[in-house]
Amino acid sequence: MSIPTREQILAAAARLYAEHGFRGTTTRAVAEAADVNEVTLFRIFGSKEALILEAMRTHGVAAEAHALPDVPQDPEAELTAWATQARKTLLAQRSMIIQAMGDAELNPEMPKCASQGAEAAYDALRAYFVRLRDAGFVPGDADARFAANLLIAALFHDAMSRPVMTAVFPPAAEAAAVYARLTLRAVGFEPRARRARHRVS
Amino acid sequence: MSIPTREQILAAAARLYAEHGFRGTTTRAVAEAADVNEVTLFRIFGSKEALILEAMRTHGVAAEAHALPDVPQDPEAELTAWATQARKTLLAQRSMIIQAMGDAELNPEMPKCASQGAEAAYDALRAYFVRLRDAGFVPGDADARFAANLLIAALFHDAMSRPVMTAVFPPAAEAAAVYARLTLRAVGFEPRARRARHRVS
DNA sequence: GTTGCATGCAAGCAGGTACTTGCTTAGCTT
DNA sequence: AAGCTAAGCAAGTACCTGCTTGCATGCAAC
Repeated sequence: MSIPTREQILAAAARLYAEHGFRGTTTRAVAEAADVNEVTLFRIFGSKEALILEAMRTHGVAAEAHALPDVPQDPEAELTAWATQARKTLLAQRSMIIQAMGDAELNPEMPKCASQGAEAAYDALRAYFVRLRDAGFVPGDADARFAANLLIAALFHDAMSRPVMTAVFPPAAEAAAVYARLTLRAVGFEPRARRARHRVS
Repeated sequence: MSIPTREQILAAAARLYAEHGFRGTTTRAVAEAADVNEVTLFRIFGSKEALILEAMRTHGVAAEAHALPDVPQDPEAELTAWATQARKTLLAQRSMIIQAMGDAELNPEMPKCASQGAEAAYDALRAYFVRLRDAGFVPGDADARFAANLLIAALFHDAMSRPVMTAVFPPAAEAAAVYARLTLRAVGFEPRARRARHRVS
């Protein structure tokens, strides 16, 4: 088959899946959206399930997370930048993530496809908090293990729930900064101590 | 109709909906699960949509949140107790919440039904953080507005995502305590200052 | 120019879905 | 005993779903 055809189909399938979930995504609709005959889907992918899974794998977790610096210098700014990017990525995948979680009982592979990027983000973030501690930005007795969890929780909750209950969230423009700041304070980071500590080193 | 019949149907519908979502919940299956003839569903509720919505309203948000004290005395203990209860409630409704969010494009009423308890929880929690500040437990310049958001985010993320990626969470038994402690520190609460402050007052 | 190959097209199959209709049955009220 | 009502039952309608089959078409390689 030609590659553009295959690509068209996968893109359409991913889009429709994010909108309607597995049961709501009909092969007829995918074919029409991809401007392709329905039979072609089955010739290329064999079954609806195989098609959707492939679409999730190839069009699921797209944007690479903004990298966190190896040597922390301005934790609040660095975390804010990272959180801004992560929030955007999560928001873009919101629909697919939700549908995949709902379809877990149908096929446990789906939520794994949709959340495969999250684990990597966790590792990167947790490593960064360890670096913060080693560099003396936060005290050694802090719950640095769970700081990464807390920040990601804030971003996840924001991305998933803001569309259905806007009132309880910080303004969208400030959200990432607020979460970064709160998370840092949760593990004992003091904005003023930072510069002082940094001058000494 | 008899009340037990109506109740059986609604309970079965709520259970099946949480498992399979709107499209995956067939009227046949509901009838069978409720041990009732399928025609009865339509005679009582008129349509599948009306039935499911009624089921979500009556069997959606069940457990009342543990109340937070009017006069804070031991913030960490009180918040931990509250968070423990809230986590349990969220976990019990996890499936229905996820399905309802996925079915939002089908009927925007559904996610509202499923999250109607959350707003109340927010208000209660936010009011408690205000009381904490007024009582001098946390400094006045803190982001107390968003502390409630942060704690609920942690609980929400825990309840929704732990089943699909266990590794990144605190042990289930400690989770509520960890979230409460981190959230308090995020707004400047110092565990040791607490007792001292309390002795003075 | 013939041979493959990818794709389109029309039709259909078997099963499932929400919902309806017409009729029967059982229990309660008066 | 008569009447009302909630519920069961069997059957059916109209439509949708994933998926298949048989055949025609265009294009590119050899």
